[in-house]
Amino acid sequence: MLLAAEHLIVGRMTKLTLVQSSDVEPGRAGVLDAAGRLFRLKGFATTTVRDIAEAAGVLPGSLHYRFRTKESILLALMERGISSAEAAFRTAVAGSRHPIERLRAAIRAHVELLIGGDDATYVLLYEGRGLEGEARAAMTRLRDRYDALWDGLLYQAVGSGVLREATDVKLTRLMILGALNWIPQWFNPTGGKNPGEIADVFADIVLVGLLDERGGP
Amino acid sequence: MLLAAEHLIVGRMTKLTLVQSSDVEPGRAGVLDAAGRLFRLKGFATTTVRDIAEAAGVLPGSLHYRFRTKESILLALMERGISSAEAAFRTAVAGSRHPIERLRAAIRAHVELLIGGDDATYVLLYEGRGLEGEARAAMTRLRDRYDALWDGLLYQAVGSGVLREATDVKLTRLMILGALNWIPQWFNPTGGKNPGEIADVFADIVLVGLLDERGGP
DNA sequence: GTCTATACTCTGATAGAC
DNA sequence: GTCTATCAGAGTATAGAC
Repeated sequence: MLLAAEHLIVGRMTKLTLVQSSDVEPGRAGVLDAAGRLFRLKGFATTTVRDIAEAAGVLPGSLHYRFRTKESILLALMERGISSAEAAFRTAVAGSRHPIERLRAAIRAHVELLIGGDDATYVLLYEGRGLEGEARAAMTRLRDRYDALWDGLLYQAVGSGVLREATDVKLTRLMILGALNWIPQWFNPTGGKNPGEIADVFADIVLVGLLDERGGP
Repeated sequence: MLLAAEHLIVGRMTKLTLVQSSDVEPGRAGVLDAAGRLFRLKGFATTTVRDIAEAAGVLPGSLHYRFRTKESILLALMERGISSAEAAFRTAVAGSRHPIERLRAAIRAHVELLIGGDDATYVLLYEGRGLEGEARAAMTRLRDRYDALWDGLLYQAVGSGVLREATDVKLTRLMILGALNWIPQWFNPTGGKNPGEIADVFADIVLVGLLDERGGP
């Protein structure tokens, strides 16, 4: 009996998880889908576990079998969010070897992921306050890893002479991602440009600048 | 008695308020200060009226005398936030007549307001979900008015030939303000650049662009 | 105007039958 | 694994004394 339990634990550890979690059983996908939708719509704090259970088609008691706490649902969702973001980034930059094209593709991928219904990535960005202590630190590490991908891309562009040598990579990344991460706050699917067009305009501004002529102020 | 009550109401209506509110008596400043601090720190949803009362040095029952509901505290705080933002913008752009200098000054003012401890403006940006129905519509109108100031500034810059004629003013404003509004998410007062320096770097990027040479892709 | 005391609701989490 | 039933605590808002 003890052996069986240990075997189970070993089985857990060998699973591909981004951070350690006590909830790694299957059958969680539906719960996370529902939680992601609700957290995005109403926020983590105002969403109740009863809401999640109802949206997932189970009763609160059953939900607790999968996730010990509401916070653990949020963390699991964020793990999923960072996986999606990293995958989207890698796919996007794999399409070209030219730094500028890679940058444009990464920007487009980020926007499309954020707008195109990936609730997990949205939640990762906007509901960090819902976590405390170690869970929060784990979330920060997840974000840092994604940031590092961007920094690598920018360093490559600077190193190859495509971007100005004086470019502050960290601030540049913070500016670009800030502009992108804010898009969900104002994006309206029924009017105006689609995510890809917005991404292209933003990329143009940040690459070429707004000034009409060189030698500005 | 009825006359006295009516007089009081008229007195309320004549006060300068940005949106109509049923809580316009004096003595609210301390409560709003406390609420702003807490809403910024923990978020609207997780802050309780007991928290606010304690931080303001009154008891929950007294607080309810000033503000009928928790939501009305949030709305009043947002009115204050937009007032600060508009005032900071107008002061900043009044310092010069050159569109680019005005734009730089507005960017700097926005960042400094957001970082420099104006909790009300932060709350205005980040806690919009706390409002529903008419209160939410009122908040949106407040934000639109601030956005219009920026659009005016950008149109002036385009019209005077300083910015490219093809500039999409609305998207440009959304990009700039998005990048700025995200700063509180990562800003660390103990390390790196101060708000003014960050603002200048961001302004450089958006005006001049990142590319090392013209004629890029 | 501010206080004490409390009504009423909803919350996250649990226990234990099936 | 999923259910029913429920606990203990926290939430907003209120009533009424002072």
